[in-house]
Amino acid sequence: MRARPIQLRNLLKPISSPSLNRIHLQKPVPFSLSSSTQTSLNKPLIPKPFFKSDRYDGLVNRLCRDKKFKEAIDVLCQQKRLKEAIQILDLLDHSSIRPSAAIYSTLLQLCLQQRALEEGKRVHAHIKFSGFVPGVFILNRLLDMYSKCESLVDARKLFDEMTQRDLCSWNTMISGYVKIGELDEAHKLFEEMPEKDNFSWSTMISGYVRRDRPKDALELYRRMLRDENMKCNKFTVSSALAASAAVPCLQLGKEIHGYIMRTGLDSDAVVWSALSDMYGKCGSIEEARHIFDKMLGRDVVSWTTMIGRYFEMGRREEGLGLFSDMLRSEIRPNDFTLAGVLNACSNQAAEDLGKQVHGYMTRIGFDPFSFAASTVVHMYSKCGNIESAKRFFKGISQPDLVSWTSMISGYAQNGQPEEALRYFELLLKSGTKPDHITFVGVLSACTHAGLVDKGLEYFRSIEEHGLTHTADHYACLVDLLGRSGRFEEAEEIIDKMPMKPDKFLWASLLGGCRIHGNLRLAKRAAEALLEIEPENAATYVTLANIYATAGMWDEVEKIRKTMDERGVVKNPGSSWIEVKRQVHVFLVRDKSHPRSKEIHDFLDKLSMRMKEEGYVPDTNYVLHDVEEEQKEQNLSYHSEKLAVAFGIIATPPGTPIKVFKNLRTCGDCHTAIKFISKIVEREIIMRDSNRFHRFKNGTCSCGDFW
DNA sequence: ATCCGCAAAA
Repeated sequence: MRARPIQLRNLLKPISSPSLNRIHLQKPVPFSLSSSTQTSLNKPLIPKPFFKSDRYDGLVNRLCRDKKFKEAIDVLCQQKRLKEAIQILDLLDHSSIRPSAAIYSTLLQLCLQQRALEEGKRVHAHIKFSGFVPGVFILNRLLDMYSKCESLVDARKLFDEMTQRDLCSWNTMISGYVKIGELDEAHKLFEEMPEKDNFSWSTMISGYVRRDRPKDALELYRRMLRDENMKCNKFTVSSALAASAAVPCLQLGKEIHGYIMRTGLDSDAVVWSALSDMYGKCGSIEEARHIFDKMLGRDVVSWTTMIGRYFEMGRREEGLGLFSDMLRSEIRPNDFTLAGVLNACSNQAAEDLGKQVHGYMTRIGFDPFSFAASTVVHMYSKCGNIESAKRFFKGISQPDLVSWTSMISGYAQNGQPEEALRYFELLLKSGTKPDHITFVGVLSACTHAGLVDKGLEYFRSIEEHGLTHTADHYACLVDLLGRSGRFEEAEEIIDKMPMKPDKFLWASLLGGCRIHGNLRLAKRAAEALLEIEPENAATYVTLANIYATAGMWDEVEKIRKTMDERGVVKNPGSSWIEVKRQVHVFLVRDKSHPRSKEIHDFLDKLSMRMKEEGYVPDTNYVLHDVEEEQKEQNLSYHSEKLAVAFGIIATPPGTPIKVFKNLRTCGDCHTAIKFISKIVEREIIMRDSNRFHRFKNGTCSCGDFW
């Protein structure tokens, strides 16, 4: 930056004119020049940003001397040297040359490009005082400059002052409002404007889409169709597709698809990607893929979108397949792509694969300041490898909030709540501002550690950090109190909290009631929960388990009947384990695995050893009315046990085993795996839908506090 | 001018 004044000096030096001295005074040279020779003056302190700009300086000097100010400004603007270009206006003032629309237009265009509001205002002021009467073209440029700089108040002032406005003025004004999200103001103008073109319509439509008002967008699109003067172009069609994708409305999307084919608008890459995305968002992933395959000019974003779509639907194999296709194509994945793949690894707990992606990122040299770094932290911590997460985290020079939060909640879930809280303190020291999700991690750490009072303190401190309590925070608080049996306080909070308790809160409370056998409150929580989501089988099952533990079998039976009547289907529990980069999935009583016989034989043997060690099956966890002796058998074939057993026989002795379950683990399995970890002398890590359990030598990191 | 992509918890 320090090179600038020198350039200016060089540029102006050969000209002798009274106005030049003025500029010299305005721009003092920031270091001593007394001993410098002419040659050293010509050498810039830092490399000049533009090729051969020395020659251009000479050129500009000559142009100014010849009073060819317009040309001088053009040269400077081409080099994006806005500040110097504006200085030329001063030279102009002191000459007999009158400013022209062309000069202002060039300058404004550069201001607009660089979002330079201050400079733009200077040009505007110059126009006002130079006596130049701007035409609608220049005024539109000014409008555009203000609206691109998001200075809508200035834009509107100008707009209202304009004696004549053309279509472009209206459109510029509208798109300015749309850009800053003032859709209602934009819409007001939209209704007022004398005539609308494709731009007006598509700006409004896509504005509504982007601000999450897809219904308004569609309504507008329908209105546009009724307007006989309007013929859709690729812009309106694209925004209409985005609208039907956002609603989502497959039927309308298909209509637009048909329209596109009929009118030959299908030659545009953007239209194609909007089309593919519309099908993807409307759930027709096959159709989306079909269009993707036929699409010309697929870019990183289209690849990333398509890959992410598969992951969204849980179709991991296809997503990864497409990712490897991408690696073989000429398009390179970027941070978004990698983040998407890593995120899929996190959710599926595919650590080996995640490691590979991490390795790939290291090889191509990813930007350590990018959000992609945070997804690596998240991946390791979600895969239960908090050590790797920490190692990677420590290698980031300036971790972002997401990385911090991933570490905090990672520790909280992995049975090291003290470490989580330590990281929170470190975060505060680092000067990063926590957000509401960080506090969810902190509060859940307190919950896992049983630090009720400390949790209450953190809860109170949330507002001191300039944040407001969210429903999530209240859910954490109730979880905290409920798990340690402080139900009175929990209920008081529920009755007093400023928003309606959500399903997470009631589910937490129900969990607390299960631990402490609080039947009355369990009933209240379950009722509230069933009102919110009557189809969730987990609620029925938990409530039934609470009654079963209390020996109230009539109630259990009643719940079972209600479930049948309402047609509630239990979400099938499944567990999986990654062995040699292959994922093996197990369901209850699953016999489909190729090594099923071995697994079951092994479990039988294990079962005997466990009983010798003092394990007693807890049949309360069996909801359905099977015969007593059969219950025990059902238990031993729960998916998590199958996956653990397979892990043991498929890996060398001593290898830690990592199993993942889509639901919460059942209490009996939890006890059983504690025994297994001791018998086979393995560390067993299980991630259920709630947290991690690390079993080692007969105990679990959750301290049975789940 | 228009389209599409990431992230922390429960």
